[in-house]
Amino acid sequence: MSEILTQSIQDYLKQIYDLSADGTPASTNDLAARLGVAPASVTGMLQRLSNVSPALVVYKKHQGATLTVEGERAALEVIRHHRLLETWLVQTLGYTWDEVHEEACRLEHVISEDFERRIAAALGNPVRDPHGDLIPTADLTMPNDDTRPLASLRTGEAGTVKRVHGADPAFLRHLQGLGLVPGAQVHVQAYSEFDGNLTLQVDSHPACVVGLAITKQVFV
Amino acid sequence: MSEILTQSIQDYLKQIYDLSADGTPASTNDLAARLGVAPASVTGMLQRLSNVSPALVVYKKHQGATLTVEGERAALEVIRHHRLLETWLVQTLGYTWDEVHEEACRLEHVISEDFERRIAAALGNPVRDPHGDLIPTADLTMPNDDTRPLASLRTGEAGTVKRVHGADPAFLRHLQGLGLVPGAQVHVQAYSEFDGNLTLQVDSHPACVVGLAITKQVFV
DNA sequence: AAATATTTTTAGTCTAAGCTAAATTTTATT
DNA sequence: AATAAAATTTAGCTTAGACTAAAAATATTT
Ligand SMILES: [Mn+2]
Ligand SMILES: [Mn+2]
Ligand SMILES: [Mn+2]
Ligand SMILES: [Mn+2]
Repeated sequence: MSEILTQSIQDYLKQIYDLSADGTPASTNDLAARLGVAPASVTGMLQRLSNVSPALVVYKKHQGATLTVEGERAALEVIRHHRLLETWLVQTLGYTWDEVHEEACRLEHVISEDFERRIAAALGNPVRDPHGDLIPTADLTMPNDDTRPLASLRTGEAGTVKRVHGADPAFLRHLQGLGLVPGAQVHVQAYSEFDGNLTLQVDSHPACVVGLAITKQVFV
Repeated sequence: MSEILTQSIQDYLKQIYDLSADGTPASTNDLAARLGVAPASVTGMLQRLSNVSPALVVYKKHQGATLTVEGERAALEVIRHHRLLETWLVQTLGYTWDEVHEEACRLEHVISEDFERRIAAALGNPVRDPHGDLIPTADLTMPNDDTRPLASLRTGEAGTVKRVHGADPAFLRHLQGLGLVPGAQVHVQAYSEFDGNLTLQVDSHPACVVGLAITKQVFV
């Protein structure tokens, strides 16, 4: 194989990167769910990706997959494309943050390095995409993220929204309705011990009470 | 099949459109050369494309291929994408006209109709791309071209360059060196009967003598 | 510790899209 | 008209990437 990274392979690597970000290997089933393919297909691909040279993933039967250094580079390459594209679609074509993901998912596999450089330069080498996700640098290192989940704040604490996790357009539009977008100032007015709900003052929006399903996905 | 037009199919349709534009069906060999595949592969694909419903091409053994109405629509769709993308890459990212073709060839298959609409609107619904090729309209009709080859001009005649045929970057850069780009004013100062050479005054460039290999590819 | 449930892998099949080599058909040349 | 050359098609093979059904391994409950 050596150097032909198909779109399909790029998608696998991207998802393995994501699922193994916490240190635990990506499981067959999780990958299958993320990629919309059957688990058996994932097994087949993991075997292939771990047998090419250089290997792109480390895979041991029944123990999930992690990326090799080469695999990670390839994943970061695609992620950089994706996030630059999202930023650029928003800035130059008026896409909204809930619309960009799908388009970027298709474009990320076909743009040239030249195209990448041009949009990065045109955007002023941005550090985060419209959802606040960090954009891997041109030399393919992922900046480290010093944010923490909104869910970890307690009464009286405050912060600036840096990042929102999740690609579901409806979810993103809901957050936008609450004002919970990157850049927003948030004050925690109350914390409910039992359900984890937070009462928030977001910029000048009316106060709102949000549950863990939201506060775990928003980072400050 | 019904509605899944793969990238490969789109490329076949595009080339059939081009090769059969003069009324004669596209031949297997010509298609193979254009697409960079073996003639046998073309035969296989033509059989497939003529057997799907609705059929995309009309194909009779040994007689080449033309497009059906559905095939032509699909081809025009891709061509519209290609030409809008080229225009847009030049206008917004500073690509030069010899650089855009390859990038557009990859992007044309993956952009959404929404993306198409957005760039068309941003560009003010352009009629021609950077090479002067006509852009199919949003409802997928190809405007008709009233240009004629520079080669058909004779001493004393003049015209405005409208279109340049060919995707080879070196060729395009050569034309640019001569000033033969869309918009240029050309006066024919002399015509050589035997080799067909024309002596041209292009805008304020120094006069130049160009052969049929060039004058047949430039349209006024 | 067994039994059950879940996860993962294997085995076998399918389609798209290519390939080569050989056969056939069409076209061009004597 | 016969022959040679060129173009095209057929036949059979390959690879990527999916699928289903069955088998095997691991994890969870009782
Ligand atoms: Mn890149
Ligand atoms: Mn994003
Ligand atoms: Mn379109
Ligand atoms: Mn063009």
